[in-house]
Amino acid sequence: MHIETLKVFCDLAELRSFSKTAEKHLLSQSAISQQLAQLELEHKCQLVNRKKRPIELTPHGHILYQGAKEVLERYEKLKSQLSSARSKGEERINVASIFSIGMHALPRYVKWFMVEYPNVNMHVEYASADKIYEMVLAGDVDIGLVAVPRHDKRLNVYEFKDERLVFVCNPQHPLSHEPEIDIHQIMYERFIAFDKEVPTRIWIDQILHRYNVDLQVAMEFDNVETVKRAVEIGSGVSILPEISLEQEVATGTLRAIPFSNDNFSRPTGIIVRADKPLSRASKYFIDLLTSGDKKFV
Amino acid sequence: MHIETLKVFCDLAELRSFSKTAEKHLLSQSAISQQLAQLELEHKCQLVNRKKRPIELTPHGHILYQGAKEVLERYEKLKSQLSSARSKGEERINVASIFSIGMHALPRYVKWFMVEYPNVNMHVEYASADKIYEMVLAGDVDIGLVAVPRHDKRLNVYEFKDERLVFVCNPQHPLSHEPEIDIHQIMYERFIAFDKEVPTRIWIDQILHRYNVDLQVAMEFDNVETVKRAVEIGSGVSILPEISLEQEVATGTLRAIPFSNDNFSRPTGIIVRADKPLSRASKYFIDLLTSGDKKFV
DNA sequence: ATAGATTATCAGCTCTTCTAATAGTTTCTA
DNA sequence: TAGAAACTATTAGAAGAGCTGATAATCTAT
Repeated sequence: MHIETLKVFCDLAELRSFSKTAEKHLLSQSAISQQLAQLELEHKCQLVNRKKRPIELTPHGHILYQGAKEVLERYEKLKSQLSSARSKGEERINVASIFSIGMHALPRYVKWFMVEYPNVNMHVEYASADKIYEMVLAGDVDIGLVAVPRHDKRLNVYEFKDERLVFVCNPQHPLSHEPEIDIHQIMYERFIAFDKEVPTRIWIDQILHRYNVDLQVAMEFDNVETVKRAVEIGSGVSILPEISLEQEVATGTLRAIPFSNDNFSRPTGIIVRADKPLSRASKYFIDLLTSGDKKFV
Repeated sequence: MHIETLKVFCDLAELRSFSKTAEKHLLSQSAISQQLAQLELEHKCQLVNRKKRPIELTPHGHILYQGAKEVLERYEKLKSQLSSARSKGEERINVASIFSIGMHALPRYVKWFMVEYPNVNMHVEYASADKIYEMVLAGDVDIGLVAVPRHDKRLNVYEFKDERLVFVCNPQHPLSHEPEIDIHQIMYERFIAFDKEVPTRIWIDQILHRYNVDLQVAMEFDNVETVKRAVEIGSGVSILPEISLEQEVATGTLRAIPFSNDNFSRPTGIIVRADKPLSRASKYFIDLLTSGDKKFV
């Protein structure tokens, strides 16, 4: 299937004429007719009603028309991205982050950076920690952001901000009005945890073990957002990075309560491939991330 | 350019091997190599670094990879839409609306309808009044929504809800705390109007003329949203449908004040092509729109 | 019903893209 | 640091997709 065929179909839909479309594309009328026939064969349905003049799209034709327009739009964008990248020697930073960092701690840095370096193109994608290590090692992204970074001789790891861990429950929960929580209190609660492979889960388990807290895991999920939803609907309580709770605490759907025992936190890290030279833009971005909040003040 | 070539490129990027990609696509390794060469020729840049094993994408390659994934995603969606439309004889309603109706009055009807008729597919697009008449006449959409509908023997026009017109200004404006406004008061204000061809502009001009109000047009825009932004930043005042101001009034960025002279409003209409038989779903939807709010109560 | 305009179909040609064989790289191992 | 192993590039020739131009079929309007 040629992408150009989609363009031909769109023009046909707009011009309502095979011959005019042929003219526009510098092709014979016959070619247009055959392209359409092939499209109809491929999708096994009639796309235009030839019993009318000027021709008219069938309902199926309209679906294809709308869809084709969107596909083409994205394709054009891609082409122009590539050509501008080629000509302007545009710089680009590809970042892969775990959900919780990418959605909460990261955006302010990205925003600040884009204002400072407007001709650098930023690309952020979200993935699980495992995937992120893979992507960084494969060179698919320049920078990875993970919690509890593991060390690997093929990687350079820089410290990013520690994130405070707090107790979280919904406003109907009996503990929701406590000013602070002793970590032992959660022993009697239904606990919503991360999946066992998630680094933050392992980290929290170590803390709990240190305090001899043996809890009942009621559910396990692979990302913060789902844990929050479970806590919101009252399925249990959890321990999460405070920063990931900002919105829910502000709107009152969740309560975040600090621990009295200690200021628990999870470390987060910036990982890059050791043998891959960093672009200038990536270096600046890492500088920004590691400089903490100094630049914002 | 074959769409399949993009798929090949994505697989190549993921599998990092020409031969494995060839195997997956039931092609020879040579074919893959040639396809890539052609892609690189087309975009005039290197996409893959072959000096490494396994191969690695260049920065340009990454851009293409990301873009190609999105294009393919949209294309797959299109194919599945078409095939499900074909098999399930799925019904679909295409609606074209002017901005102000489509963004404010329409959504609640659409939502209600989608709950009642979940297997009907709704498609709403926004356009200028002129375009909407064109699209309805050409059969590109089933239903058009416009303000101050004009009559045409090729069209059937049904009445939709009248929309109350109110005076609008920003909160710093001297008139912003008046409980009501006499239409003559706006004579001394900088007025933000719709473009001269916009039906609502013509309608409002008639009202003003009836009251012998001769105003100073400071700016003209083709849609409500832009007019609102201009009023917000204090460029002047305007007359707009009350329903289009709900959000701004709620957040306090604009003030909407009724007129003391009369309850001005603009009529809105549902237009369909007279000679095109309406699908069952379209009939139901028009019933819903014309039944007013009865169904919601 | 017929003229005029438009689309479908067909045969033949052209250009594209495939395979298969082979040459050229890169990586890994001893 | 050779040399083997695994991979990718290149080339020629075969197969196939897609185009043109002529002509048949269809639709619209007078």
